[in-house]
Amino acid sequence: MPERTRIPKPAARRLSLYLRTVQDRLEQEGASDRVSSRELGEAAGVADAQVRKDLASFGAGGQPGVGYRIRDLHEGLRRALGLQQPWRAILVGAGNIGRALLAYPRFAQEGFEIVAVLDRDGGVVGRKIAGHAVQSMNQLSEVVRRSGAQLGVIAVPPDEAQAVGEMLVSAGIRGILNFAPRSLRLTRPVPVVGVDFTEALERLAFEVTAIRPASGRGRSGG
Amino acid sequence: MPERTRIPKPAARRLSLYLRTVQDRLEQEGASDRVSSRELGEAAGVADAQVRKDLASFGAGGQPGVGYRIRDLHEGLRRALGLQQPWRAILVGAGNIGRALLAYPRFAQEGFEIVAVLDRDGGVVGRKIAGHAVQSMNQLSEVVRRSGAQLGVIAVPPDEAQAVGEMLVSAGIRGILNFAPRSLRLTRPVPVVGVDFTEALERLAFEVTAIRPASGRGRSGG
DNA sequence: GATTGTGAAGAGCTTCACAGCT
DNA sequence: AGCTGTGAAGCTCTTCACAATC
Repeated sequence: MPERTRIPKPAARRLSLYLRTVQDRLEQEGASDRVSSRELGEAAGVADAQVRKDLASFGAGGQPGVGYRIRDLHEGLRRALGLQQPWRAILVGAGNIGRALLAYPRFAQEGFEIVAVLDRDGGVVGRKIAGHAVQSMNQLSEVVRRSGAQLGVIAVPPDEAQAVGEMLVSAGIRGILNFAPRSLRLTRPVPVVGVDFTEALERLAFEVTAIRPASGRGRSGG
Repeated sequence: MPERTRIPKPAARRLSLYLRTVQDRLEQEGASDRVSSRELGEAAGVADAQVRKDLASFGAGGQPGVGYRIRDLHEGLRRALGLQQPWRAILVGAGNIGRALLAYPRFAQEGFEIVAVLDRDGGVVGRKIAGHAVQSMNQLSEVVRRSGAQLGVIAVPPDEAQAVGEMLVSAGIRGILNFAPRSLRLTRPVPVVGVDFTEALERLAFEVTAIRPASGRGRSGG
């Protein structure tokens, strides 16, 4: 694999989609060990040429007339996405969203481990949730240091998100998954990926309201 | 307000961010009733010229030397995003994610109402969750018809997402919010917005792994 | 015959920069 | 002086189309 040139951000987002298809195929017993750019594109709602460009962007190569080898693609995609290493994350916020995340089985499957749970609320601290004893916020930097967590997950109310973000950054966290509907302004900038339910619903309302361009092609992004 | 020209999709996503700022300002008592494109841009992590283009795209206008009127912006943004009407949604899947969504207060605040909860699991059907009696899947189209719901929320395991998506579409649903990590392939294409925790984590892993371009400017998208 | 890899063309979005308004 | 509105330039990503490969 001739090594990455440069992966455009929109391409990187699509790699996740390809990885889903590749993983499914890897688990299917009787399936072919090859997959074509057209197949990958159909599953992801993307043109085949786009798929080939995306795969080429991190050095994956296929065989003309045959397709891409599933096993190679799987490894290549995981490397390109930074999943070749396991990731440790601490979760801040043991409310509804936090609990749903703790119960979400796919995180572990993809190599993400939630190593600690913290909350500001004294009523929750000390209680066990999904096997994790909830810890107090003033232990944050110690927990990060001891666990070696690289990522932080913010699942607190909007008002507290900014403060938690700062605490995570000063504790040495290198990336943040933010479930609060707030943009974080961090002194030392680290990657922040937001998951905002409200924004998603607004996007949906926008698209449903917008005059559909009657394109015919059944795009239905996931 | 001279009416919308055309709102680019990336712009539409940013409108949600501006709306957050505008709502915050609307609730603050002592705050000015104007806001500048620079302020909006800083809160959203976007250049000021970009903000002005975005706002112009749906016909919002400001006063040179002064800024935009908060109240007007608020109304304009909500209209542009399709939030001037209330939306009714049915939720399919009463698992962890479904329950977290039911408890999420912001939906109602933004004008989204979950009018019904359905689940395939007989063990849950009939139970009450957050005031909603969980209904059986074979009542789906009747529930949609009777409630007049326009949106569907998929919060079921990945394997079932495709089938649920089809059921929603044939029941006449006009848009889908999909929490399952699957792209839906629908016979009659309706807008689908995906909220995929795994994809978000992968994006984060990608960005943390990628050689940071040392840009200096503290972008930290939310 | 099927499928990849890719230069070139095309489309769309972002940034610049400045005239014009308050 | 401060801020908007916007044409023009610049940039990035996407689509096209086809030679090369299996």
